[in-house]
Amino acid sequence: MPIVTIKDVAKAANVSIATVSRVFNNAVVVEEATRVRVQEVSQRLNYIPNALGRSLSTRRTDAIGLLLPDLFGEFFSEVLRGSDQTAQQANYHLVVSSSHNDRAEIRAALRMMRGRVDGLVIMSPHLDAETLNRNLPQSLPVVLLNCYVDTDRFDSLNIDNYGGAYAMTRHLLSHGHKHIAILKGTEKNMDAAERLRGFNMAFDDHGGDGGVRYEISGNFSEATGYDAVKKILALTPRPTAVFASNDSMAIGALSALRDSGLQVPKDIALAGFDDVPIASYMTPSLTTVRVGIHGLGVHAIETVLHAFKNKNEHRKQQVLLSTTLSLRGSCGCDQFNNVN
Amino acid sequence: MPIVTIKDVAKAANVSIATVSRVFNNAVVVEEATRVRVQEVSQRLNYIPNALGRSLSTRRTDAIGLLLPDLFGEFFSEVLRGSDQTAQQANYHLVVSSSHNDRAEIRAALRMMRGRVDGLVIMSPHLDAETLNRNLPQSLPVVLLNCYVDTDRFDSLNIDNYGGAYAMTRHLLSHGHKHIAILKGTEKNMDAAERLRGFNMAFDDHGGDGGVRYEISGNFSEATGYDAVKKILALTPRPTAVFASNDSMAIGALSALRDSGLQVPKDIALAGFDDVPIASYMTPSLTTVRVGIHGLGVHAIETVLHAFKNKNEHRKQQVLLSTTLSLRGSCGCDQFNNVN
DNA sequence: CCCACCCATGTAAACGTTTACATTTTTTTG
DNA sequence: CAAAAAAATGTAAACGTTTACATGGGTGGG
Repeated sequence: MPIVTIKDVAKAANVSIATVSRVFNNAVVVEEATRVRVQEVSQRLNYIPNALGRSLSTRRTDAIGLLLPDLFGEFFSEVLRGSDQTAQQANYHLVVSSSHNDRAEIRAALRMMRGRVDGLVIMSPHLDAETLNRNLPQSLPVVLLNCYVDTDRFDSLNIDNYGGAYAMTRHLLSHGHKHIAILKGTEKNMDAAERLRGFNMAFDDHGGDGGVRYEISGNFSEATGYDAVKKILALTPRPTAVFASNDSMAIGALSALRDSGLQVPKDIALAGFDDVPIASYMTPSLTTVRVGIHGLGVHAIETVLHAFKNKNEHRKQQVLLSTTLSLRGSCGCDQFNNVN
Repeated sequence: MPIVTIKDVAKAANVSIATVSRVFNNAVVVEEATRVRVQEVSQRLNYIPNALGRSLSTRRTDAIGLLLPDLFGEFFSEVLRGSDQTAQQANYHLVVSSSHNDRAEIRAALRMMRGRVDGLVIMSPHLDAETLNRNLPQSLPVVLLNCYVDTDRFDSLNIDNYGGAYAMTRHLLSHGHKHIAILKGTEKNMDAAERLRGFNMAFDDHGGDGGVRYEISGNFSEATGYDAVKKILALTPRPTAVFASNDSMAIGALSALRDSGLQVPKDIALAGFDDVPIASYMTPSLTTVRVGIHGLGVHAIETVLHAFKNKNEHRKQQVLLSTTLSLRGSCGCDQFNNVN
């Protein structure tokens, strides 16, 4: 016996499919005797309503799509965790799709979601309003995460990359560091660009003072963080502080510095960005820009859910999430010293 | 204009819906002129075929479900990454659901998947064959990941937890450690139990030699790893090696040991389990039992895909994935010394 | 005892596709 | 050039639900 449908149950229970449906959606009152009979039969036949049929009819899928650029490392896993948790609480589930690096892939992913989800959270560094508009029904609630798409047609949630990088750079300068290297993120990635901009602006505002700034390229991975150290140590004047554009690179750099026999923060200070969960467990603990990653996922899903509930009155918002500094050992701050 | 359907396109292009469908599924040959006309109209109306309608008709969803117990930490994120990558390559996408800690939650998750996915990968430490059979159509390809369900009705993929723990314990003993503490994983978790069993068996086989073994409880999180160190340092005789049942706990322990002013591996050796990507970037680099985590996800999805392709001849297999030792700094091994 | 009403249930259309089969149009062939 | 074969397209059923509306049987009031 292949698949048990509502018809099989109806036949076996001697009722119409409408009644079976009513039992399962306890909407209208069904006579107690009938309800019990239908439930018994369903149990016996092991009937489980088919989600597709239901969705097609109700025009609800109970699913939210999540588009991520990547899944590598703790950052995305935390976003996903926050999202899944929040979605699950509201009885929705997640359709995940990752690694969308060019326009065609994004387009394909967007289309794949069509009809499958009631709402969409999109995190994609390369994305333009045009692609969005072309490939999404305008009725679909969408939340853009760190997307830098210039439009108010969608809800959006952005980390204050610029502000965070600015603050951290200022902090490093306040430690008396003059020569600082920034370890840049993936080329053309907007997060990376904004963090770099914050770094440069802080440096400018501080007014040289004879200090030299360096830009070392990287791609957000531990490996490039590790490799960057070689280049950094060859520089003259040698930077006394390194600001990695994310924690993964900072962790890679930390490892390379140890391998080079240097002590952090004594010989060279180090800071990261994101504040992933393990940052505080590093040796030394990692100073970093705190982004509520988990909260980012939670917030994104909550926004989508809000749009569901308040269909009409939902007003689209562009939110900028501020960051704070998690000052720990790797920049020379005492772990419990939380000065800004 | 809300949603554009195949009917709208058909009307606008002066053809039947069947022809439109044929254009989109380039199955049967459609006359060139017609094809072009339909495509133009679709483009203009911005028509995108609805996945639900299609799925209902074809009985394919192009989706694979992934049930995870949790999403915290790099382990699951790596499984997910491997899965997503493999699924995407085959033009499938993933429906993810996590944190299923009791039978009711698992049941709900399984039912939610019903009709939504063509296959299922389940990773769940608490799971019984009965629950599976009751809540899944027998026709659905299912792969069990680390599930310890005693049945050959499903494909299964298990990490050799026992063997890995045995080997690592032997290794620590071979370093001359007599008193060793194992940091246990979540209670009732089968992975945790198997790792503990391997540890104990290795100890037994080695034959006392006056050594004392300790079992410290934990739950696979960095925090419990950190907290465990207090207890460990209070023991007499004090263990000279700690074997954490996973890398997260090892990382937490490493951090706590540093905070206690102890040097790893000089004062106390440390080993983990899983070999998550950051393990090699820790200070000192973490000795651990290597599990091809990413490969686990890949393999699981490949198995599901194989079942799709070879509907009839697909033979269910129970695979035990062997582990290897990644010997690094934290146990006192030179980083480049890869002896078993 | 009839009618109005209510309640439980059934009927059938709708959701958006695909596809077997039927029909029409075009091409080939003797 | 007619008939047969092939190609292009259309018709309608099917996929598994939900739900507006219709129907029928019972109850209570007059």
